[in-house]
Amino acid sequence: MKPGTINTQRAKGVETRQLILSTAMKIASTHGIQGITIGELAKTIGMSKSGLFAHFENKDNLQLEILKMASDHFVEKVLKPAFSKPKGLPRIRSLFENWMEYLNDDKYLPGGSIFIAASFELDDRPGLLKDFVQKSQNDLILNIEKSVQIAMDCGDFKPSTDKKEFAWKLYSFVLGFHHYKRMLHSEQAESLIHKAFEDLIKNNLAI
Amino acid sequence: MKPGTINTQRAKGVETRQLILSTAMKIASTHGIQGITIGELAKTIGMSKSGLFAHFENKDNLQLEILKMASDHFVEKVLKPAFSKPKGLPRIRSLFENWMEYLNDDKYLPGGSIFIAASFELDDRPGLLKDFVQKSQNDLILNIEKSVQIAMDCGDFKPSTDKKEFAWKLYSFVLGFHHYKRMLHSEQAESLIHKAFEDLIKNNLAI
DNA sequence: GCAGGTAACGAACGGTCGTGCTAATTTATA
DNA sequence: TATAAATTAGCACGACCGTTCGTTACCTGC
Repeated sequence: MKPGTINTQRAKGVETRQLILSTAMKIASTHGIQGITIGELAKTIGMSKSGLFAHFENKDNLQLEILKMASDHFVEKVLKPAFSKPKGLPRIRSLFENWMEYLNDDKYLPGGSIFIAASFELDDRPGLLKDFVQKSQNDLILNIEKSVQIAMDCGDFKPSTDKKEFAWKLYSFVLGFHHYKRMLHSEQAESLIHKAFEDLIKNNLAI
Repeated sequence: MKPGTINTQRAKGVETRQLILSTAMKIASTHGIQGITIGELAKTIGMSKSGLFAHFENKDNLQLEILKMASDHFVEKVLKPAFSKPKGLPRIRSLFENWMEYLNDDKYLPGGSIFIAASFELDDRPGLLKDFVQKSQNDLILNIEKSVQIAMDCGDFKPSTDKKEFAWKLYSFVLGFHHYKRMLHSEQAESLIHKAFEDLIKNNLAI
């Protein structure tokens, strides 16, 4: 095949692969990364175990790809739109709002954030999966810290703002929100985190 | 057998049962509640699968008993000592300090709090296990809110304190601490939560 | 010493797991 | 339309899952 030609034959495989991964993502959202089985996944999609399995070297690889897709999804829905906003407070507000939308998107993540679940699933299970989740989370936190630094530099936040503290608190609030909403089915989860976020902003505003 | 006599035969069973549960608790701490298997548990303890299994009706029951033991352990180590302290601020401080000690006790919980892990494991898995975890967590939160109310009543906390907000923030911080420590292996986890706790107290102190 | 009860064992069950191997089928290109 | 490649299915494997069963060793009370 000439370079540049669209290989529609190969495209079919990519399509199926994509279907497998996005379906797996939803299952992982409710059952956890460790909770997906190839048999169940195949049944859900409507193809044979072996046919599905042929798309991946092994299960670890499948799980890793699911996490990668989930990571890309998060970057696309939360980080990218935020970093397209004006620097400073607007960007941080956008980050938070996108994050909340992402967490409330039951269509893509019927069982809540894969990464939050995976974090608590894998925290004592060394391996490639944990390494990837750890790296992703670290990147996210660094991105938060970076945007806080920018907000300080441009004068939105006061110079005494502690960016690490800010990022950690924001992250903690997200975990608290997730927990109250998903586990305790509390109706106050949403209002609690919104108030906490506004307080956090207010306490770090310049002047 | 006369009452009062020690039936060493029956006592053996209780002893083994206890050994099974406490071992299972440690495994559950690292592998999750869903991650324990009877075979592995039996191998760890050094007895046969069937011999071990005879102590429980089924696996669900075993898991439930593990959670119950973990819950009792938490009450004993965190709540009880706190509620023996003078009401108001000292009690809340004690609650926090005990909680931190509990979370840092790698001997009993080598993989971190069973309940935190179980929460994220079970949040989309209806059943007896989830019901139990949900109830335990709700009780804990109610206990926190209650002690905040007491602190308001006795004049330690200002009247405008929002006990639900206080409890949620404290809980969120604990989740954030757990996450930073267990998943990200951050060395700042401890200092971040201590500072956040002190700020939380300061913001709610009377006058 | 015998009977009854408790505790633990080994073997086996049906089921599902991940994972190979090979054959059939679909698909794109020449 | 023939061909070659890509994709899927079928089947079987060894391992392990939770669970059941029959049996054995032991302790205790009569």
